[in-house]
Amino acid sequence: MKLSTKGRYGVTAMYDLAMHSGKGPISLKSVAERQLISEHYLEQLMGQLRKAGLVKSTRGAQGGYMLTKRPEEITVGDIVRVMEGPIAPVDCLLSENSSSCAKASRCVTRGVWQKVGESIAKVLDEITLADLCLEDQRINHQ
Amino acid sequence: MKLSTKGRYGVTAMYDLAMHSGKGPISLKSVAERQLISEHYLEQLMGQLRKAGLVKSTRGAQGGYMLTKRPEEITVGDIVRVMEGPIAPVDCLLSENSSSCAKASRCVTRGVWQKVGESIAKVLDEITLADLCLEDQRINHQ
DNA sequence: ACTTTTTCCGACGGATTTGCTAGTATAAGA
DNA sequence: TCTTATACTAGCAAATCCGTCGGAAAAAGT
Repeated sequence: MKLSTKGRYGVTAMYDLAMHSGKGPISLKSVAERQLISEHYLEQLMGQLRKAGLVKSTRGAQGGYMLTKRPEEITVGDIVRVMEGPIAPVDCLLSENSSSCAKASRCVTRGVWQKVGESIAKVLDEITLADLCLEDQRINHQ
Repeated sequence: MKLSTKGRYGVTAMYDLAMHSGKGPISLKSVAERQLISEHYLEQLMGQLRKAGLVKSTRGAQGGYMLTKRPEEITVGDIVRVMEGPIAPVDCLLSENSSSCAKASRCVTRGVWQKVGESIAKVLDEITLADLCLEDQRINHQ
C-alpha cells in the first residue's frame, strides 16, 4: 500500500516546476539539486510526464522543462496516475469486462477496495500544484 | 499504489472464517478451495495473522483456524495492517523522530500523503468482518 | 566551427518483494 | 501404534523497483 518513489519524486518535481513557473525552462539539474533527487533517475520520470503532456521540454543550453498548464489546472492525481498507473488498490477494479474475476458482481471484498480507491482519488484530485505553492508560502515564509 | 495479494487474500480468508464462525476450526484446505487461493501460500499468510492474534489455530486432524474475536470486533484495517504494515503511502509519515527527512516539518508534499493515508485508514477502519457477512447476504442470497 | 549545456535514449544491475513449493512437525482417530 | 490430516518452516524463481552508466542529439553562446 505504498507509493513508489516514482510517484513521490514526480509530484515533488512538478511542485518544483510550479514554484518556478513563468521563469522560462527550468533545468533538471537545478530541480534535482533542490529536491535531492538523482538527476539521471529524474530524467526518466520527466520523460513519462512529457509523453503524458503535463510538461514540455526545451533541449540545449538554457533548456529545461516547463508546465504545459497553469498550476491551478494540474492536480496531484493527474501526476500520480501518470507515474503509477490507475488509482486502484486491486487490479480487478479495472477492466470491468473480461479478464477480471468471474464473480466480480458477487464479490464482497471488491466493494471494500472500490471505496478505498475512490477515497484516494478524491483526496488527490482535489489538490492542485497551486495549492502546494500556497502551502509553501504558509509553512516556509511564515 | 497497489495492495499486494497478501492484503487481498488475508481479508478474503478472514471473511471466509467469519462466514463460518461458531462452527469450530475451519481447515485452510476448505478456505483455499472456496476462495481459489493456493493452500500453501495461504498458510504463510495465516501464520502472520496468528502471530498478530487475530486468529488461533488447532493442529492435527480436524484442526484449522478460528477467529479470536467476534466478526463485529475485527475491521478490515486490522487485517491490512498485519498483512501489509502500517497504512501510510510513504515511509516518511512513520517514525516522526530521526531517520525521516530532515525537513519534514517544512515539507509541502508530506501533507498530501498524510491526507491520503488518513483517508484510506478511515475507510478500512469503518468496515468490520460482520459488515462483509451482511453484504454477502444482500448480494448473494438476494 | 567549436564548446558547453542540456534533454533524450537504451541497457544493465543490485536489492527487495511476491507468489509459490517442498518438506517437517504435530496431533487426532483407527 | 500407525495412519492421516493439518499446521508450520525454509527456501526459491520470477518480477518489480530504484536507480546507475554511457552515450547521442540538439540548441545556445563564443
